[in-house]
Amino acid sequence: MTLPLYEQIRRDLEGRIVSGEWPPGTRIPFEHELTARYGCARMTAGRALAALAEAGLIERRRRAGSFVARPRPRAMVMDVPDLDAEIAARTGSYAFSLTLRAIRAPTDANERALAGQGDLIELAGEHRSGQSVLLVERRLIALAAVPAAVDYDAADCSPGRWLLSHVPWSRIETRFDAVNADAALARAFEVPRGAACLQIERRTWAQGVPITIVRQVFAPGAVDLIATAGN
Amino acid sequence: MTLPLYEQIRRDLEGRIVSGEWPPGTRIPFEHELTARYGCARMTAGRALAALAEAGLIERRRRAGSFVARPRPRAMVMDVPDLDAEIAARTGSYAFSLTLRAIRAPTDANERALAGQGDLIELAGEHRSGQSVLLVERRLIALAAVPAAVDYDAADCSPGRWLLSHVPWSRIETRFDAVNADAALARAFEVPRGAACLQIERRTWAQGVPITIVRQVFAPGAVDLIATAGN
DNA sequence: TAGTGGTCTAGACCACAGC
DNA sequence: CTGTGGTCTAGACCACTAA
Repeated sequence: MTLPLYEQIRRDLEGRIVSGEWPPGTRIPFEHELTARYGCARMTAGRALAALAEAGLIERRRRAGSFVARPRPRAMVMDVPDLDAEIAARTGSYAFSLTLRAIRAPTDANERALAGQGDLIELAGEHRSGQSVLLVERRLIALAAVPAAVDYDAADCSPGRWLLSHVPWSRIETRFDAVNADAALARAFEVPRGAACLQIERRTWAQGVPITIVRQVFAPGAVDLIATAGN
Repeated sequence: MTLPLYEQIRRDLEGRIVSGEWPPGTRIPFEHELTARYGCARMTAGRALAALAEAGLIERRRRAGSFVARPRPRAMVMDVPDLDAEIAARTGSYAFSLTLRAIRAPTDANERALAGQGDLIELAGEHRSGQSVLLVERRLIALAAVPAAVDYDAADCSPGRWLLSHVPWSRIETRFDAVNADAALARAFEVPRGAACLQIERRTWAQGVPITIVRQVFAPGAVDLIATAGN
């Protein structure tokens, strides 16, 4: 259970920072001072400081030293929701049903940015829990980037889960928005027309190549989308 | 511009993984093999492998070796938007105006979870760019946790920026939602009643102690909330 | 039990930014 | 310039675990 030395050092320094004992701007002991204080090699002390710098708690400058960073906007981490599993876990019943499947050429600039000269697959469908529709999605997949997508069979799982398990994505971009339910959405979700629905548009790349664009509209109150940062 | 050796090794291995040359499950060369291949010390090869493991691209098991991990739901990183700076940068003019300020005791369970037995500060206000209101927020701050909040003066900056620069937060949780504009929001945003607006509710802790809860409603189309993951 | 990864050391050289 | 951090080496010992 004994922690590695570099981790003990890192925690000790972190404690002095978050407790306020070392306020922002304070110079942290030099690496060679830490080797004396903790009786370790310089690489070990440096490893602890590198972790703190990675976390944004300190800033390091050659010749000057390492300094406690000012609190600043940090990054937030959000789990990419595996909707199938999440809904199944919450409700016990989950199903995805395909309402549209087509292979066609891109028609506008947005779609050409995804598929280039090649064709794309258009998929639309509903995520259901029991009788109620929780999520409606419309997805475009670049066929050239994911040739195997022609074999996708909606029977076994949703397009998102299928892609996730077949393509190692390297970058995802998600845009959040709100839309008023149109007639189709209102009917699917069983809410009044105009009801505010959370919508996300997600673009995925693998090795810099666009793979898919999906727009998902959530039924009001159906799913909590929560992002967390820190610990 | 020459990259560190460990970074060159890491990129080389990453390329073989994401290109599919090494599919999931493939065993990566042992550290001692990499030292021969790249002519480096074991620590240098190990550093590259540790970075890949940190990124979730490989899994390492003692005695067995390192293996390409299966694609799995990863985490998404989102910058906490510094709205003041962002709006100012985009439009050239930014202002925050306070519409409500009160110090009172918590009234419901939600507020008691934030402030405990102590008082809380309630702040409401609008973020403006030029004539148009981009964002309306209502914030509660636990006075016991942030005593200095009594001195907050809305003249210099928004509550969020003030808090960010005064309190080193350790955890933030953000919930995304969509709401229909009520009469007040419609008037502020100059949109029809019922227009769908993106809303986020953000809870912030410092060292495990709740600091603040803020609910922010965005004017339709005012700000793009985008989360990114990967590179 | 043998071999892997995890950690650590005591050196070293270098780029770079304060002094 | 000088001293810091950034990187790298050639060893070492140990914990863990798969064979």
